[in-house]
Amino acid sequence: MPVTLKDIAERVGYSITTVSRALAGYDDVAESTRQLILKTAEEMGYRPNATARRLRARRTDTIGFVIPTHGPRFSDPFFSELLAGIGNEAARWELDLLVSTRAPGEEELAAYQRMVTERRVDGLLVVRTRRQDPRIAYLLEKGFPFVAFGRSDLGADFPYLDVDGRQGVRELTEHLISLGHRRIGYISAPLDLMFASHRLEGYKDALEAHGIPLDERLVVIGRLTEQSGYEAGRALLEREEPPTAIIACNDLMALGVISAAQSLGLQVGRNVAVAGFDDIPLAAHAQPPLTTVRQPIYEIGRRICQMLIQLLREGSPEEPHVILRPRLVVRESCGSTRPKGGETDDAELQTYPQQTIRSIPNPVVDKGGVR
Amino acid sequence: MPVTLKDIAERVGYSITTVSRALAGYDDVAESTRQLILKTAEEMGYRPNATARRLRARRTDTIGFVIPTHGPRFSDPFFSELLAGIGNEAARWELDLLVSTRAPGEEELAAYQRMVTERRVDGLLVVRTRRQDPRIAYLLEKGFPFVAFGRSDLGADFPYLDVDGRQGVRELTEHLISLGHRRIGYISAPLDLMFASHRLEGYKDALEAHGIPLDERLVVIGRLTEQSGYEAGRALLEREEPPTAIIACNDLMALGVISAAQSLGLQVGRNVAVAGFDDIPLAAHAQPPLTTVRQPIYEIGRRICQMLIQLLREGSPEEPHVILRPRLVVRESCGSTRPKGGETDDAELQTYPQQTIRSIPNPVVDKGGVR
DNA sequence: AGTATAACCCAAAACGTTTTGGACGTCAAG
DNA sequence: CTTGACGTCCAAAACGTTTTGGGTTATACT
Repeated sequence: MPVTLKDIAERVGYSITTVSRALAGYDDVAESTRQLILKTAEEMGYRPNATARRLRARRTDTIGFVIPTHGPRFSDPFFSELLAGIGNEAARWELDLLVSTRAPGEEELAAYQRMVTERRVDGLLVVRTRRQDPRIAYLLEKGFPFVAFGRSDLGADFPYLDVDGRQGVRELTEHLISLGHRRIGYISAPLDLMFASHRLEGYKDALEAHGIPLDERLVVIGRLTEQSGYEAGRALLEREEPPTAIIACNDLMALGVISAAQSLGLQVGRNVAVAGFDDIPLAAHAQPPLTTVRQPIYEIGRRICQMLIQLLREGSPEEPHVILRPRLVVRESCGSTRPKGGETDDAELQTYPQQTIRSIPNPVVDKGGVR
Repeated sequence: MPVTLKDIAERVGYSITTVSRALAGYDDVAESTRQLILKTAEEMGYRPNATARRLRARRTDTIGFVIPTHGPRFSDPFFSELLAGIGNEAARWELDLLVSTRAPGEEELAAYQRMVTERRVDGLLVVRTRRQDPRIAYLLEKGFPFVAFGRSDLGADFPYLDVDGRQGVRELTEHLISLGHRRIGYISAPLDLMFASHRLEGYKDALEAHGIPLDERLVVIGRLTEQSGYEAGRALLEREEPPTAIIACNDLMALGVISAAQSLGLQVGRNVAVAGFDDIPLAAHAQPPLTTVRQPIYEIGRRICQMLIQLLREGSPEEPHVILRPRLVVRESCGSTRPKGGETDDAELQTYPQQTIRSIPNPVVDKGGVR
């Protein structure tokens, strides 16, 4: 039987109002009374009922996050890290985080609708935006607060943070070209994913800038999993004229490509170059270490969460449209001649100094009450 | 401005009570009235307010899950898959899932306390149990419903599901011994983790059964990350008398060991055997594919969630103590001579039919008679 | 003495729902 | 004509909190 304001009120002989106001730190309560109430509340182990508060405040102090999966499962380290970033930022502001995992489709949209219409959350985080993204269209139509990781082609305005994947892949591709590669395979993700088409553009940009004609047989579409990268990698490498380098549009697939190459007896970094995108922790420890394009995933999680909080608290994020520039990370998988075992391999300890991260005023100010 | 029962009541000219009861399907509402109300509610886009419902029902229809991390981040695919299992099962029952990520310690316990005392959730899932686990002690003391993944040494009874890690590692170790290995390195996790000490026992069991004396210099403790496995692997392999095989108590560290071995110019599967535990999706696609002990992570997530739901709905899970027997999965990393590229590599499609699920003798048998 | 001011306190309403315990009318049976 | 049963409906309470708009008392000032 949890303790309520009423219980305290009865015990101390004051009204519920007074107890509530004493606990909340209002100054229209005598100091002696407040002390008594504080002490009694402490003794009785009072903790306010979150649900009642929410009903009264017409706020849930909860944000929602639907993790996109392929099939029922997910084990993409990318989302793990994103989730950690979001979760820790939410915790800093004493917000709850409601999480679902759904494969794109009807059920996914239904999950959004449930959160919105039944007012389970105050705002939503939308990740992995898609062409004509129905989630975004829905939220815009409802006027429901959200922040997206990724842009859209809906032609509507909404707050987002994105990474310039086009630029990132362009740099990566140019790096490979500068190493002498001309036949560069590219493993994309389904093109209804915004980031997939952005990154593919970057690949095309680089080829064009260097006068290399696009060979469509070198471009295949994967499902973003390692398994899928493995299959796509084998398919590319078993062609009559195989590519000398392969770019996968995420690290997980790139790891699959490494695996595929090795299963064919190729030496990655010597016989074939492989590169990815994301810089998940596994990338640095792959054998050989994976050349990739780093996006600061954990920080991205924090920042989109921050933006959503600003949107919720102040009506709009300080900066509603943020594009981060990713950074090329050259490692051995594309045959670079960097010294091995260098200290920069220590990805876990790296921060992103080039990243400008604005701090937000101040998260939770404890007034000293029970609240 | 969301639609409430009151809005509908005003529109149709009936009371709030009648609207509520019509919507809820009670039979004390005239059929014609019900139709009108149903139609109007539909038109107006009525959806019940979850918070109000919860307050009234004194239930949150939400379960909580605190993901343990090391440091602020986490990217252990193990938890991703577990989360997916939990999340999908929760969704099936229309339950919300409240997620936090916390490193073990004070803040972690505070997260539990917050969920419990402020009644944010109806029940909790506790994973990666520890010696004298303070979370479990706390929940038991409060009498708060929870289900654990992993046993405890608190000497108290509570519902849990666990995998027999001792048996799993024992089989794994015996497999290596049968291949002729005598100097087998072992990378454990911190021993306050219950699963870590269980698995270590399995290792010792196997050595003892085969008359191999335990060499303590071959046992090191890692932090469960790939980075940590890499470091521990190097440390072991750079000894004067290096082990000929290394077992890591989870796959992520085993991947690090593979990386370490290769960085020293060793060929994994030929010069040194490496094995892990978990069978995360990456294990099958490592190069060489990783010998490991499979636990059906996704299913475990579903099941502990199921157990919690039973506990919440019926007072106790059907089977409050479940121990799953894991299965040895032999792949090339320990030098097996299995044909390569076999179809069984397709881990994503596999189910676990061979899983025998023993329940532990049940002291109290509910006869389910008349009361 | 009367009145303004400050200090302290509280009843009631509100958030949106579900449930309790009836009320009212009609109709059939006695 | 009375009684009981049935079919419909609803006022009010309850969940636990916060806020509004006061009220009461003592003190200080004219």
